[in-house]
Amino acid sequence: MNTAKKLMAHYETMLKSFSHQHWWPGDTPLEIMIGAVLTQNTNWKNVELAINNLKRENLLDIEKLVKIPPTDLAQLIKPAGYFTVKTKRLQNLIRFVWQNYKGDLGRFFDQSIGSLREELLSVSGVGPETADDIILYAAQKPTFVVDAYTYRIALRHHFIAQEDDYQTIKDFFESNLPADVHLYNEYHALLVAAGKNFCKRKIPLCDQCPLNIYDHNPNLPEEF
DNA sequence: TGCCAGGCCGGGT
DNA sequence: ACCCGGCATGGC
Repeated sequence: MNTAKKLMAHYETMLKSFSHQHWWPGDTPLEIMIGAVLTQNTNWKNVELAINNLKRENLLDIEKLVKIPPTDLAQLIKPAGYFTVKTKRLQNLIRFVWQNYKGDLGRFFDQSIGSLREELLSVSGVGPETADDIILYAAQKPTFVVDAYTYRIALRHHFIAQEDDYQTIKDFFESNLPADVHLYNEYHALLVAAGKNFCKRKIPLCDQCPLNIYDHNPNLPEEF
């Protein structure tokens, strides 16, 4: 079986097991963009608490977020952790859209994936995963998101090598899958679902999984 | 109760 | 070019 078919089989296996994930958990492009920053190295439950605070204060608004004093914003997003740096990162990103696109997210997103990604990455606090989250889930353009779960699971399947970097892993998926927003959306969401259930660090062997979707690699460090 | 969570930056080698 | 400390809350 060639690699492309293996990937689709892997996708179908996860889809059958976990069903549709309905990602991203957020109602508007702005909310999704904010969630992408807040969830950096942080449990999504904590992000929800922070976003609920912003909603309660009617702060899911670019102009308001540009103008709010950083210390006030920091208090509201506190539950998401790293609240000082995340306040800066959020306002860097929001300010970018405000200054370059007059706060019009639709116009910001109305450009090629390549140039959108470049602009996102130029913002301090937006790295490759956050940029791809925003492009895929907020702008709804086909870019494959790589995260810690993607890495662990892809490694177990020997799809990638341990030393592979973000771009290499992203390229692997994109060159073996059709560039389809729905597919990329669902695939990444399913990887997270699978990872949360079966690839927590303290579970060394994924052949303990109810799902027969992971190979056991004896050379893999136990913590993965 | 300690360990972990859907990263990223900046300073040091 | 890598390597690593720092950032911080809430849930299990």
